[in-house]
Amino acid sequence: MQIEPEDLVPAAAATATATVRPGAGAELRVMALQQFAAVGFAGTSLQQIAASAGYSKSSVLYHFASKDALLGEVLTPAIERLEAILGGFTSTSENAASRHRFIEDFVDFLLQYRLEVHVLINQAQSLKGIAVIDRARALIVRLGDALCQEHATTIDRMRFGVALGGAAYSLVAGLTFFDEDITPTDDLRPALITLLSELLAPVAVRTTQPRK
Amino acid sequence: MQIEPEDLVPAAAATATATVRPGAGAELRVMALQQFAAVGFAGTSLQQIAASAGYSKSSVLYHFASKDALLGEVLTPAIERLEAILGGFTSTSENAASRHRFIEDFVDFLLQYRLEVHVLINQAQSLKGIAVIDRARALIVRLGDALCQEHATTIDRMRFGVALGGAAYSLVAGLTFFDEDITPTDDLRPALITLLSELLAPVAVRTTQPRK
DNA sequence: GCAGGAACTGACCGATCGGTCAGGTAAGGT
DNA sequence: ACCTTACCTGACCGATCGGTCAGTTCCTGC
Repeated sequence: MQIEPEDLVPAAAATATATVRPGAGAELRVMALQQFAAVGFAGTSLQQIAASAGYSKSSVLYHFASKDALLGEVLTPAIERLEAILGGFTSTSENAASRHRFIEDFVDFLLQYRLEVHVLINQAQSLKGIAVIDRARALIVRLGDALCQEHATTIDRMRFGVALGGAAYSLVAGLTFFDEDITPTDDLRPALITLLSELLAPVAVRTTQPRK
Repeated sequence: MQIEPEDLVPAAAATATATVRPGAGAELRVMALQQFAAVGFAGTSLQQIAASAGYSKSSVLYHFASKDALLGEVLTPAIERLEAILGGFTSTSENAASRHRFIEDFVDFLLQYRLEVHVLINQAQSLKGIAVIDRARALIVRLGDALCQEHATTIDRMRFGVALGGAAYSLVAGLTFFDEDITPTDDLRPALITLLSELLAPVAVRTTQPRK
């Protein structure tokens, strides 16, 4: 890993050609993300990424130092967004309102970065050496701790895992099983909020209420 | 690694047999399944599978016609078990008892074939051409139809997706995030049954539980 | 002893992998 | 005009991929 040469809108701010050029780097990131989510990081070749964006393999390696670095740049925005959400949640006093607010933020995060989340959730274990992946793993552990706190029973931990894995699955992989072109985001958001509230609320209530 | 293949199959080879041979083939299936679940089908090479079992790559291709065929033999037992469970469920009249019975069977299935399920759930879309994968995809769609029936609102479908993806995730991928060596199966089973009942029961008995 | 089959392997094949390198092209500043 | 810089590419590299094939070893039935 190293510092990337530079590709983020250098000429865009320079002159008025910004409208014509969306930027090769950004375009490659999008195509790479789609392929990583569809067939996995190991199953995606630089050749395929380049071809799907209309470039050559050498161009990909010009914009990104390596395949690993490309993965890092693809996933980093999602990780930073989630870190911000988690930071905002842990810095406030925990109650039903703050937890509901967190779930709403988290659902919006899932909807915006669904492909990134899918890659992180399903391939984190197989990409353990890569820096951005380790960072994401640590973040997910922190997320679990923040929601479950110290006295984590098996079912509490599993509520978190099911909510996380289930949301990631149903937003990407699950849709491919049935004919899609359905399920607009407007429909998905309230459904997800309801489901995650059901799954995660008991974990919260447990910390405030003595017993049931 | 280690493993001397001969002490695993001493007597089995003695008697003539038309059935499936326990021995090298079974051992290779186990190692292949672990690798497929850990690093993905595309990320697993025949070389790695062979080495982890103490054989050569040629041996793998002697026992299995191809890498795809190996995947097929690895996943088929799980698919057939799930087909049997689903068949038993759809052939009975649907009520709360039969549905609870189905969830118990399904949880036991998940626990027994957790690696196979993980592979199917997370890699089905990227392996679409392979016969056993297409068979599993059709089965999962049938499973969703059986549980959701015709009046499938977005949240109902999502309950099924979250339950399926969440269970598969928390049984394999989720465990690797936290310190494992915990979560014995005895603990997992009732927790899973509780969670899946919560998620899937409302789909069945929409009229019973008007939440909040 | 010997024939024959099952189990297993090394050598090898064409294709593709991630990655390097030299060079080409167009735009801009001077 | 000249040089620099950003962008992009084809040719090439060693390694590894899935798969084929000829051959060796060992066991069993005759």
